[in-house]
Amino acid sequence: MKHSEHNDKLCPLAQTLGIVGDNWTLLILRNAFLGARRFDDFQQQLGLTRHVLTDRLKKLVEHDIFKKVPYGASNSRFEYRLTQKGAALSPVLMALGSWGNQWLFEKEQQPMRYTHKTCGAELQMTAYCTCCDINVSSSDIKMVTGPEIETLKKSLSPQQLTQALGFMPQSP
Amino acid sequence: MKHSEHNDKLCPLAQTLGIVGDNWTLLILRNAFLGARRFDDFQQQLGLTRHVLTDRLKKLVEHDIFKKVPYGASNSRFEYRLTQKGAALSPVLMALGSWGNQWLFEKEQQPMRYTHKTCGAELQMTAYCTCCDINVSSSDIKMVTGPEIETLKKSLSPQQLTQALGFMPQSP
DNA sequence: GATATTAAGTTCCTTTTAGGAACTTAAATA
DNA sequence: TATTTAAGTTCCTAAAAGGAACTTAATATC
Repeated sequence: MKHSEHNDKLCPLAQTLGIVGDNWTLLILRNAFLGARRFDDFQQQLGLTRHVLTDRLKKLVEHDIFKKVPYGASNSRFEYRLTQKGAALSPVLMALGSWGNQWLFEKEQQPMRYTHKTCGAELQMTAYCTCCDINVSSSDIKMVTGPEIETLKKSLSPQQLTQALGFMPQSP
Repeated sequence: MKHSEHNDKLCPLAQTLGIVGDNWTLLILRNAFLGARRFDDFQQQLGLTRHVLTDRLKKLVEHDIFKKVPYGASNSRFEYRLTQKGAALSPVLMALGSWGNQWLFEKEQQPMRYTHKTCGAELQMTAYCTCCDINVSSSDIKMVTGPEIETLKKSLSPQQLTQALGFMPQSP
């Protein structure tokens, strides 16, 4: 059974992974954030095969993460540009990059860091509560399930629920 | 050419993706955060084939994201528990989940949200500067390259640099 | 104390996806 | 007009994933 056939339509994380949860796709997005726009740019920078790139770009356009914009006086050459929805993925890439910086390299040997333009200090990703205007540590985060999952919880046993969702909505 | 053969040893994001940048791996981590510990738990919850699960767990243990802890009076049954390094991936999963919540569902139809325990409001991922004690918007973030990439910049043309790295370290 | 069941993998086979290189077609450049 | 470039497509091979049955030791049950 492929996971996409699973009933995890109710997990935003799984849904997101269904769109961008792929090595090449995330590297394509990285390069897009760094300025790449054209098919051959992505292909040469990343060294992936052309038909895989075709496939991934198509998928990203279908999901409105890239928009395909013609350039020049042509109708057959295009730039792939991040949409607002695509640009909103930057916290994902930053979280991945920051983790790599912190856990895969020695301090002082980090090859590339995200820093605060003003002071030069390294940034870290954190959860922020707009309501309270504070950053929230993981012990103060609660996962709240919506009405659909609540309904399932009432009608299914814990095991059936897990089977249906592909995950356990709450820690045991 | 497989991307892992690329010389992107100098990109923390690419390095991280080499470890966890895989659909199943990230779903395994999701379920680990929600309490799954044992081989068959992961297998039944996710529905992935057993040898793929074996492979992914092995890789995660090798990279010190899970530790394999025997349980019972046995030396052949194990729990896979997140290490500190593994637990530090939670911003990655939250960033993915938050993006999905915001961009793949209508408000009020989000199946599951990350909320602030105290006030119940939904959280968002943001970059935080420990030095200035403020959250930093993307326009105030600067990517700074370390000494190794700076050396490459001096000895290679932009195109050679891109070939060597697999990406352009700065926007054009 | 024998029997059945569970847990954690392995093995084998088939299907799908990815890698590699050459080919196509139209557009921009020389 | 001839050449190169851009954006794919096509074809073939290699690697990875899906599916199901099999193994081996450890618990649990009778």
